[in-house]
Amino acid sequence: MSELKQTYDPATIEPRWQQFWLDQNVFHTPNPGDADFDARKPKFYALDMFPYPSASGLHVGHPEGYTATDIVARYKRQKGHNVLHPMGWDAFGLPAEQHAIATNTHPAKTTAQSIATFREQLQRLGFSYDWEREISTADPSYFRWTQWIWKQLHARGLAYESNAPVWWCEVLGTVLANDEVIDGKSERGDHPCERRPLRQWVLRITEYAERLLTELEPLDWSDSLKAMQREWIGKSEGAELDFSVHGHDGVSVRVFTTRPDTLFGASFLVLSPEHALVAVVTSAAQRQAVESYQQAAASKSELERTELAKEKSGVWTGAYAHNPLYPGDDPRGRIPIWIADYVIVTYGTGAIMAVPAGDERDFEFARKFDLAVPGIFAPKSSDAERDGKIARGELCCIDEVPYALHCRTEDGSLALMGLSLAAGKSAAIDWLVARGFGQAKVTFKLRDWLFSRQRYWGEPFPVLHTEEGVELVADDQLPVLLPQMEDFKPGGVPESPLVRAKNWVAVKDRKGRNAKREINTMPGAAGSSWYFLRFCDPTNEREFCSRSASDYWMPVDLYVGGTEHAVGHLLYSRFWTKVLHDAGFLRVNEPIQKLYNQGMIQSFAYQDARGAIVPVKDTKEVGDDVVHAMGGGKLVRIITKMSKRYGNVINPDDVVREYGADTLRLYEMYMGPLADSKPWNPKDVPGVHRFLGRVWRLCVPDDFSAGNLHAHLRSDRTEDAELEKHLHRCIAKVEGDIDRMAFNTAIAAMMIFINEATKRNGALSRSQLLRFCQILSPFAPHIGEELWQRLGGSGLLAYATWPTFDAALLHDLEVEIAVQVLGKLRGHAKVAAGAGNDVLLAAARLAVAAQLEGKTVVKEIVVPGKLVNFVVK
RNA sequence: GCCGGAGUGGCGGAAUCGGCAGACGCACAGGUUUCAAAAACCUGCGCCCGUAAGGGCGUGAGGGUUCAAGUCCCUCCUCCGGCACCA
Repeated sequence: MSELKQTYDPATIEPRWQQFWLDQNVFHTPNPGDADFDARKPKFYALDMFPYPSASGLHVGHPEGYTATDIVARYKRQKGHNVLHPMGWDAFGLPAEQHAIATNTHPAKTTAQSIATFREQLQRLGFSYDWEREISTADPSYFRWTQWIWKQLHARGLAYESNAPVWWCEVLGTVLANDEVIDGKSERGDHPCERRPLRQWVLRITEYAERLLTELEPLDWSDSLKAMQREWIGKSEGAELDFSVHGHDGVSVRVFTTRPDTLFGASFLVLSPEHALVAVVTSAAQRQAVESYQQAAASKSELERTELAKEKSGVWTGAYAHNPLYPGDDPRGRIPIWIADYVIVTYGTGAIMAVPAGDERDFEFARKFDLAVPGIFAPKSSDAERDGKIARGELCCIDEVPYALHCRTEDGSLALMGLSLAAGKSAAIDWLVARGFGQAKVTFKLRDWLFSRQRYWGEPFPVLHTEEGVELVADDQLPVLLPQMEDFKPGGVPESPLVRAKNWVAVKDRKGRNAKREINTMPGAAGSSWYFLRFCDPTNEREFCSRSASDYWMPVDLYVGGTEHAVGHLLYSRFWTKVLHDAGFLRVNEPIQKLYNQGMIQSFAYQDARGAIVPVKDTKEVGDDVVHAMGGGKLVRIITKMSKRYGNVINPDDVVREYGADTLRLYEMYMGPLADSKPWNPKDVPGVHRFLGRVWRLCVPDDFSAGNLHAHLRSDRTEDAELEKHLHRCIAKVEGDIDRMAFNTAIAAMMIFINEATKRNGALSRSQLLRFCQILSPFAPHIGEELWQRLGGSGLLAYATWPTFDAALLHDLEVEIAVQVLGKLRGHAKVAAGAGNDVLLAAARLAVAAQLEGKTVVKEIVVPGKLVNFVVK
């Protein structure tokens, strides 16, 4: 590092250190068994949700989470951990392919370009990744193992072919998984989707539903994210029971209910229009009405069925079922069977017993079609009118125990009166089981994972289809590579473009018979469901990851990313990890110990009087106001997401060019709590840059030259005691704040220290500056390393041991306490730290003597070291 | 509708366990330096009354608990995220 510049110039120091870190492999992490591995150190695995390398390059949202994990990774390294901090690319998938089609270039090529751009942009931000562990999910040496893992799933009966209706998106030309379809539209692109039956590969994630639910609980994830997964898995406990159908011997309708205790109030049954028994039970007189309703329901798109759900609709089948509470011929048990599209065929049994007195949907339906609403609860409230309505079945109420008097069978074998909700449910289930009418049943909302796509840019399945059925490609034949194709556009029919690669599709199997390759490819989430494992052992050619590597590194200690992957990626990753664990390939059962969701970085936008968004380039500042540049009224500033349309997108490259990477990192961490969404304010960026400038000048004075490098620094012997105290407090604060992911307040603490040091104008010692550089460097590594070197720190700062603090220096010898009278602050008093209550009280009385004058103190509250409060009369 | 999170100066935010609300940064104002400007540095900066000393008010709204509430409890409003006819 030859030329020593005087002023803080990130443009020269940052690229130099980045190059050095890369050239010297500074952040390479050895694995257990490697020559330079130190088994005495504890491990730490800090992982980012790896990016989807899009053609538009890095967004300011990316470095937010990446900086957070980098701070922790660098901190842990200085604290003596073996740190695994890798980066890679989620490279297969729809957007890459769409971009390739749009630019008429092969996706392999566009993806490689995007990766190169991303890598370069990330390296300009000084992240301490072990680049030797870089992986790409589209790399054959990677997806070979994705295919291999899929074979493990298949071998365990967890991958199967299905012809059930699936979400098909015409515009995207592929089927989509449940989590990729929102309100009947594709998550990506917002295109309409429809249900249609297609042969697809499906993964039996439902087999793991219970474990995915219970094993979620101990994880260190946010409550909201756990709640999202819980709701997605959607466990309901209740019962299945059978209602025999009048006039159809041996035919019964099985329903699922979470409230078997409300059987006393079941006044009709509802089947979904698609239910198989509809055709069986419908009477001749009702057949026409039923069939036209079925047709109407079928022609409604999923969108219409959910969006137009306001008004209930349905048709009576003409049939009656029998409520099992009553003897077989008792007319009181006779209830009509209806069909209605508010009952979903894919959930439960596709049929319900309707209890209008206890379920608002059933109540609404009963009202609309004038069906009976037998009251079953005896509510107790101050509102007599409401109670009366509920008792008479004129109002629906949920969860309202106690049960009404008539909630008992005539022979007394089931009597709910006086029971709690839980006891009522289990009594009802016991009763049903004893008579063979039903049994306890657990139902999940979670569906099996639709695992194939009709697109080119994804992992091929290691599957051949022969006349005798499915045959898997042998392990030693993996990976199955994609064929080179000029035209890889989707075909417009629900069939993969791979069907056109005729030479690729037609193969001979092991025994020399004619076979066809599977033409579907795997979904984007395939490669990302296990990449955290590959990072542990990225170049292994014999296994997806050695046991020794995964045993050592897994689970991930800190995983940072956005909430958008709450039910997709994070659920799939947990599923695959559990399967690999069950198959004996992994010790861990859960991949991610601690998950932290970063907020979104938003931006300012401007609205005119009509509420229309005005692009930022069309605005100008006039005094304190922002107005339309082309003449026009005052604009209102709002906070919204960054968007090309609003012209408010911040490009990280521009920020690095103007202020440097350290400033970008520091600003993104200083904006506010990592988990919060917060707006980018260009005016705030110079603030953190100024702070770095002050740090620089404290180390490198204006009159700096090689000869007087340390002349301005105090020798360590005559260190300023006050500053030393401030430094110890700063170290303690930064440590604690990194531990709780509160990077904004850690930076504020460092600013306070630098302000103190600046005020004392050069009273810092070299040792103090070196220690300060150490705590700064996880946040701003380039300036940290540069100053460390210039100050003559030994070795690389990146691996220098984190400075210690002396707990005795964290507290002053003399403290100022607050003195209150009747809870209002009236004065302050200085006392020795640790002074007894009598000393505090004496000092406090003195401080507020005027306010106590003529009053009687009835109570004295003393909070040692902080506060005294006098309660007076 | 249900679940989760939030609401604090002109702005972003701080207050980690019920104990001095507004740390730190931005913006703004005044000053030092300068031929000048930039940069840098210093000072001030919640609102109201007051020259000041001082006083009153103040953390979305209303109520409550407490010597003491941004923090705990109840009711409500607004915003953000998720789920949504799942029986």
